[in-house]
Formats: sequence, C-alpha cells, structure tokens
Amino acid sequence: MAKKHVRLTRLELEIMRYVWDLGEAAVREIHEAIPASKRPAYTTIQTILTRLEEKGAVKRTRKIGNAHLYQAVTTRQSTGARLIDELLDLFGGSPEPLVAHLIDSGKLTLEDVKHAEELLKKRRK
Amino acid sequence: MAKKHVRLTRLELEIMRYVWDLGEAAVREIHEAIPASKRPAYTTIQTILTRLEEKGAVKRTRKIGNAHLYQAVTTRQSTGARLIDELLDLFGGSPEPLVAHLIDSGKLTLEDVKHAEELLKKRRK
DNA sequence: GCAATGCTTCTACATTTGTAGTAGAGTCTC
DNA sequence: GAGACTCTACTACAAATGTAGAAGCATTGC
Repeated sequence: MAKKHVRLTRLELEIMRYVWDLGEAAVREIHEAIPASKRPAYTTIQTILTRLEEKGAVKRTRKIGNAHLYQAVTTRQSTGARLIDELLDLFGGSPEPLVAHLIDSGKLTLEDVKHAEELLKKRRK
Repeated sequence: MAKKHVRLTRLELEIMRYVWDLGEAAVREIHEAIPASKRPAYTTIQTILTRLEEKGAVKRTRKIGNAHLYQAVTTRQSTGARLIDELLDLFGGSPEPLVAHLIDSGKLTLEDVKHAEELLKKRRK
C-alpha cells in the first residue's frame, strides 16, 4: 500500500500550511488567517480544500454548526521531504549547493550546523 | 531592472536540468539525453524550450546546420535558491526540518556538515 | 539539382490550476 | 417560525501546462 505520491500545487501547499498550523480548521479560519493582501475569495479556499480532500491531503473531521473542519492527512514533514528530494534532483542529488545557499543567505547558523553534527553522530550508532 | 521572478513549471525545470548539464544544447541532444522511459515527443521538448526562451530562462546562441543551440540564462544556483526559499516558507522559514530530513535520508554526510561549518566560519569574518 | 532527412514554426487540444459566483440548505436569533 | 446569516455544493471559466501533430523550410548526400 505504497503512499501515492500526491502532487500539490503552489496554492494547495499554501493552504496546507494553514491547515498544518491550525491543526484543525474551518474554511473561514483559514480564510481569515491569510493576510488580507493576498487573500483569495472564501469560496476559492473552499474549492482548494475540496481538491485537497480529493487528493487525500486533508480530511473532514467534524462539523461545527454547519461548517466542516478539516485536518491534514499528510504531514508537513513528509510533504516537505518530497519537495526537498525533488530539489536535490535539480542539483544532481548533492545537498552541497543547497547547504551553501542556506549559508550564503544567512539562514543556516553555526548552531544549526552543530546541531546537525550531533544528529549525525547520534544516528551513526 | 530587478530580475523578474520567473516561475518554471516542473517540466520546464526538468528540461532546464539538461540545458544546465549540457551547457549548450540542441533540441535533439536534450531529447536523447532523457531516459527513454520518460521521454516526451521531440516537439514537446521544442515547445518547452520555446516557452523557456519566452520566459527568459534560456537563449539561442547559434545554429548548427539548421538547428538552434540553446543555453541557460538563469543559473542553476539562482533557480535553486528560489526554490529553496519557497521550501523554507513551508517550514516557517526554519532550515532545521530541512537539514533533519537530509540527515534522516542519509543524504547529508558528516563531511558535508564539516564543510558547511568551515564555510560558515570563513563567512563570519 | 533533387530527393531524403531533419529542424523549425504553427496550431491544437486535454488537463490542471487559480479564481470565484450562485443557489439553496442549515443554523441561529428573536 | 421567520428572517438573517453562513456554509456548502455546484458550476464556470480563463490561464497555464503537458503533449504533440502537420506543414513547410533548410541541409546534405548524391
């Protein structure tokens, strides 16, 4: 029962972020959580959630009043993992350019690296 | 003249990989470089290259016979950088989950990490 | 020079994606 | 229980994407 490789679009991913952050959310909550400047119409969110449900990325859990609550089925980690792997392909599988960019853009700190080192050593055993 | 944030689709990115790898390539070369199992029609490659040209991601350099040669305009690095940044957004901007995945999947070695550490220290100055 | 071959240009079209309106059912408030 | 409000379900549609055929110009090998 291999997990089907679900491909999410940019907007779908964007909405997923809110679902992940909110844990369990109604369309309205997501809608309002989106910064007004880039907020699509309420029904647009709804359409996307429906599509996400069809794709198996979220599921309806329960109703509050007549509104459905949605919850993520796929984890942020697993979804991110796939994206990372795709990204790696771009660089021929080597993580080096990726790490280099993180450093160059100041996003990876020495602490992060130390932490990574520990993880690696721990994992080694 | 800020560089316009060009959004490439999956297939376009896939083709770009060959352009980057080959340096300067004709449609046919790219076509043949793609593993037969996932090779689209010759004209499909051509259409994509034309679109990439419109988007400014590649340019025609010269002709060999009556075939055009294409070359990347955007670098693999800059394109990758944008994708990485988008990916980071997914995790709220923190590189930690990203690094964790690289480690978990065995893609990041201790050497990579040491190397990163050096880069960081050098950069610090 | 001309036929075969290869390349380009144009055109086409199904799907997917982003975006949202409308109608009607459900709920809440007096 | 009637009106106001809210949510869902359904429908629509333009633009982007993946995919490729057809027609015709350019080269080349004779």
